[in-house]
Amino acid sequence: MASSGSGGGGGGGGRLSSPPAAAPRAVVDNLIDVRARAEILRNMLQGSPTPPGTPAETAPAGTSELIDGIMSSLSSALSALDTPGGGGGGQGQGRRRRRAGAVAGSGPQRRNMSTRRRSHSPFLKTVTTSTLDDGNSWRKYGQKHIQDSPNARSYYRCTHKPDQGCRATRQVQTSDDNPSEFVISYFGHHTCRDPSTMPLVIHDDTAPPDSANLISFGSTAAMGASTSTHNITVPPPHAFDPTTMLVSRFVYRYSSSLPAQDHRCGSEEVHSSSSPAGDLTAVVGSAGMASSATVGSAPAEYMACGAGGTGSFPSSPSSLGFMTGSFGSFGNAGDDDLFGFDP
DNA sequence: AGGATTTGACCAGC
DNA sequence: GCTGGTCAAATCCT
Repeated sequence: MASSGSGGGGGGGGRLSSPPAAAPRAVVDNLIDVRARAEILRNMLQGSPTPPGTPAETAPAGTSELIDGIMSSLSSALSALDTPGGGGGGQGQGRRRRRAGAVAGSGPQRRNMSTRRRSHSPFLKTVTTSTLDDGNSWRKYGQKHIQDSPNARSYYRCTHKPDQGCRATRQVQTSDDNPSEFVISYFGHHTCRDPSTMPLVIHDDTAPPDSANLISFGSTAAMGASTSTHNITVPPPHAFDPTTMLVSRFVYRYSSSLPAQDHRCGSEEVHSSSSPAGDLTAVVGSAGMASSATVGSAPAEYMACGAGGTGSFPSSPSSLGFMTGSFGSFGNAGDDDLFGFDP
């Protein structure tokens, strides 16, 4: 329903004429780093000297396509950042509307200066995705035509800002290369707790302290070697495929390596998704197909706080863009490198 | 009717 | 002064 501004059709698109002030160099650097690491990953999965008798580590079918997709998206993102011009798909407003008199006649209404701020929430990340639905509830509050850009930039804030004071915002523009995709810049952390996406809380007395941020999807049957010592779970066998395993490993890596102090989701509870296995399959399965990639500095952190400031996964399959967007989080070797990517 | 979106105006930062 | 981010009334949609 009104789950999000994006859900309601959202606004038009636009093109990222210039990344947020703090982002450009970091974004490019991260993209390059992510691409390099993806290359390494491909080598690991395909050409690595996997000892015979270890089928669990054999590159599953489709892995190549998955990684190629990641590489392609990264390249596209890089080129998009490099090219100031470009022809985004300029789509106008669907509705026609005319503003009556508004404040024009009644004089300017003074706004609360304290609520105006230029230096809003810190930049978190930029995601290229094919869907506007990232699992969070957004409300569009503005649209601006940006200079040098034929299209407008849409501004969204968390739906829970009024009631919970959540300060997360995002800016949406259509991708430079792919009009069907969106470049979403996220700002600020979600401090809200959306009841509709409130995760389950799992108590695991045996889990070590640093694994307090794990994600469970259901049965523990199929994770194989990668989860033998961790409490991450995956969909039932019928919903399992190699791609699922691959991405699940990423998610697991990310989760288990997240510094607890970086979680601002209200607690360090262990969360599990209430999404059915089918949803996960949709999310994961699309990860390799949708040309989405994350660039930026702190996607994992954002993702962990994604829906309602929790560690839950988006319940909607259409959230795949966000999921894949989080992929890039292992690219930053700096302070935000939350993907300890060791074989 | 209520909520979401649109859109011109306001305002801060550069 | 220009540009971009936000506000809030008007408007639209469900």
